[in-house]
Amino acid sequence: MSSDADLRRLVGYNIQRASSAVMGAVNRVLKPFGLRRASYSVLSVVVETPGLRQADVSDVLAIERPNLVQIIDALEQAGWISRRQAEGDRRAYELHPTLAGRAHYTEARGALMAFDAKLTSALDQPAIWALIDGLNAVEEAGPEAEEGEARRGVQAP
Amino acid sequence: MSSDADLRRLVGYNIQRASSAVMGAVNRVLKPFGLRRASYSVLSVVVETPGLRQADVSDVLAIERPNLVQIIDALEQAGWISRRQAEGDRRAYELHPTLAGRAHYTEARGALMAFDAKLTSALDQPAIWALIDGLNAVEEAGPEAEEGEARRGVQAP
DNA sequence: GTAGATGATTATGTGATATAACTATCCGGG
DNA sequence: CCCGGATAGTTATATCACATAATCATCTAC
Repeated sequence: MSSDADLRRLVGYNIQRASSAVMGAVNRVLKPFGLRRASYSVLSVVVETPGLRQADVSDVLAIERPNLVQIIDALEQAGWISRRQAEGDRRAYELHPTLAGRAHYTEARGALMAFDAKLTSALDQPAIWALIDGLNAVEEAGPEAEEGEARRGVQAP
Repeated sequence: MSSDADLRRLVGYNIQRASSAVMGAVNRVLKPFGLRRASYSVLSVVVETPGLRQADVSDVLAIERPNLVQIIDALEQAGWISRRQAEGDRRAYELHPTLAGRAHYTEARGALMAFDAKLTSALDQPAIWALIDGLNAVEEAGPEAEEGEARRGVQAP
């Protein structure tokens, strides 16, 4: 019997193990394109929804605003997106993809989707849907679920 | 339409979002017990399988040996596990839970399992099994899936 | 008995993520 | 009209998770 059998009963543990097994590989897939997970996701939403402001992207991707700054800097310096003064608000920038950015996203997306398909090659389509639905349910429940936990315990070692 | 609809098609993205939504909450559940995710998982395998060596724990939990050292130091200083000289190998230590460690694990485990149950409260039992099976399939496929990816691309920005 | 492998450790680096504080600008009530 | 509080972006910084290289002691195989 595997020594982590007890941990494997926890959905959270399985998520963590799957996540750490996958994230490094995703970064290696994106590296030839000059992208990381975070910058790929930003490029994706900028291509899919041009004109968003940085705060909007922050909300959509759950990336803190300060961390977005450097990511957007890098994408802009690579010539894939541009910051454009927002109409009627001199504080804000609208983010737009460049032509090169759209093309580059299409290429990277192809590689990443091929990789993602391999990840789930052992699963049939209903199983993939069930997996994604389950993950989304957990993601939604996550922040709420800590209410009312037992708060007693001991001091940290 | 949500701006990350394209990303949501990627299993990897959904795993990352669920993971980051859950991990902070897990840590907050464990904090009153003086544990973090990593130290909880080590305590779990030591309680479930006493006598393992540090290298064994490293393999089971996919934690690098160097990182294990401090985790085990903390658990030992808290009086929950002990390093015992391995029979016939003076380099190695066998890890054993103390009585206090077993009791403490039982308490923390209760809180964590209650939390984990809330995470999946929107899912019925078959959906939970499907979720865990899917995660395990992805975890297994993860390291292999990067073979043969398109390696062309551009320089990093 | 020596060479190469292995267990544990130390030191160190990197990436992801969170927080506090700052500047510039917007907006609404007096 | 202008003043105070909110908001957009930025800077600096801290923390945590995770990985690598190098070291020391000991084991094992030849």
